[in-house]
Amino acid sequence: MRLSQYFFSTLKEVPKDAEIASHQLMLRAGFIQQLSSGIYSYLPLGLKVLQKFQEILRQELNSAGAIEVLFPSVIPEELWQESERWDAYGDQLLKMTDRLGRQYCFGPTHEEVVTEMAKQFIHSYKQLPLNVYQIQTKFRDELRPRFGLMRGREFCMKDAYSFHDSESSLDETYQVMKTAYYNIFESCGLEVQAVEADSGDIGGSESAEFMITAETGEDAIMKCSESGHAVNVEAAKTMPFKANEFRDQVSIEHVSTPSMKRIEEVVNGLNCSSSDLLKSLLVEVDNELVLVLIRGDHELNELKLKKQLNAFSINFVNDDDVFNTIGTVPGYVGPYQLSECRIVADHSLDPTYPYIVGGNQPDTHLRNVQLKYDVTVESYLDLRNASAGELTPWGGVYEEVRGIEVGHIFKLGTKYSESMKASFMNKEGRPSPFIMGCYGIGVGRTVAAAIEQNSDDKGMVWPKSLSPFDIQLICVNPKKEILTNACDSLYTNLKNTGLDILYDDRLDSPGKKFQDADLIGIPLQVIVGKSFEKSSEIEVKFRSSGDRLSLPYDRCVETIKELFDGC
RNA sequence: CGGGGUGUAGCGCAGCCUGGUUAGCGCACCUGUUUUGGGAACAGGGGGUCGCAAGUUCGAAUCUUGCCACCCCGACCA
Repeated sequence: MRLSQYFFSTLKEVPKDAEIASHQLMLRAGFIQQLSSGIYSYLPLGLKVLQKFQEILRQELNSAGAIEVLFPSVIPEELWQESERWDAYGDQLLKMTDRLGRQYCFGPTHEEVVTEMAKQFIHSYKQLPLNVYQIQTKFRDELRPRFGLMRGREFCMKDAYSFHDSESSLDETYQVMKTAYYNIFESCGLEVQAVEADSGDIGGSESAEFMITAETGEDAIMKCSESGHAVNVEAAKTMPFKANEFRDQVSIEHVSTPSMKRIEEVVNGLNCSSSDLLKSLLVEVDNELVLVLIRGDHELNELKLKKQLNAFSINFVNDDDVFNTIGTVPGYVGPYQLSECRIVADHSLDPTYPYIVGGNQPDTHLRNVQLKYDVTVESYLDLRNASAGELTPWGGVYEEVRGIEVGHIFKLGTKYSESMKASFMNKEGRPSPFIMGCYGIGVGRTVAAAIEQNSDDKGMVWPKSLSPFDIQLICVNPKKEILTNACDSLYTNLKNTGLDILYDDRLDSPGKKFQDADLIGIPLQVIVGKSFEKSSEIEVKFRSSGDRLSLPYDRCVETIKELFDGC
């Protein structure tokens, strides 16, 4: 492609709304254009990278035995009513109405549609297992879209769904897909980490996230220093408190703590450590009040709480009336002599440690409250976030890394097939719901993550598998016929070897062309200029290392091809 | 949804506080001449309903009110 004929433009200045490298660079290099919050156009270079990745996806998934389909992006309400997600999915579901008043949503994911497909076409265990995938535009009305393609509202996603007649068959495909995922990210030259995760609202038993490690990642990953085992912070288990010996009971003291509502304020006011305090959190669990006890320096994990209590919904209480009816004061809630609700405690609490707790009356805390003697704790459960430095269940300590979630695989089980009554005839001749798995990869997000992991102050640095072109050919001065002739025939010859060439034949100054080339980040630059006039040599520059070498013009095509292959 | 910020040419910004020529600057763009190894120089030029609407005023980019869009932080940690 001759750059002078291409649709392409770069910006010298960083658009003010872009915060992270990938977003800034994609805007500056003319890869994308924002049309609305979280909604982007893919410009030619951006689209090429996206398509490169999509081809890698197709190749790996096809060889893993998955079959490509394409579902509609607009889905009728009825399907989502069947799975009971029409209301449950929440505000992120973009709903619309047609001219007859029928309701639709723009698909944020396609479990319903694929299940409907299986329901109609798969009648027998003999047709199983089946694994289908699509590469589709999705829409999720994110609470807060940000970082360009990293968290858009409209985005491109690869989603695969598998159907099975047994758990073991699901296991098999799950493993095959896991391997395929490693291959996919590896062939993009990305460092990826599979992380044990909570399956969230999609449901199901087992799930793993694929994280690209990057400082700007939105997710926290806890990694075991010994086993290397990695877990999303949402799912990282903490170790229960181990009692060496019980302390004796000590007497409770009232302390006056005016305007000390927050942990920090109590720590300063009473000159103690935050681990001496108990946080007492009033939580509405399925319409029942529960008091949750967490150590002052720890964080509650709502997902764990929800799971441990087998709850459907969890809401923090912020209504003064509620505090009044159970006789507590916001900011001074405590477990001592609180009989109005259930009390659960985090399992890392020490039952005989003399904690400082809220006094259930204004401006008062209590010292020396020992859970074992003073409080009726219903149960001790794993309720909090693990933090860096503490013990893991695998004999090491947690280390915290930041990551970008680029893929997620789930064992769904029969959640959708049961609610949507999708079944097949099993070997025993009885109807049986499909056992399902689902497997997603964020296409745009992976591309953005690839930039986060591979860029420098000059611009992007593409691995050749994702690069929009293979080689950037630069004619330093197109006004000199000798250079233009040399470039033109080099362009043709390189193209004939099957390489995809971006030929910068613009009349601009050399500086601009070099800067643009570095910004776009194509792995190899071939420069025809001074040294060609002097000694018939062309220059090759490697974008990633900055290394340069000179080659004689005659028969340089072969060498360039080899250099590219070796990239 | 709550809090904060921004909105002036394609991009980045000044002007607004203290209302008063024809609304300015840099980059980008167009024409010409020169230039071509790290974002060229000179000369000339085009491009704006100052986010939208109402109000105050003789007069509004500037003051007031409402709305909209975009960005950031937060979304319950008592």
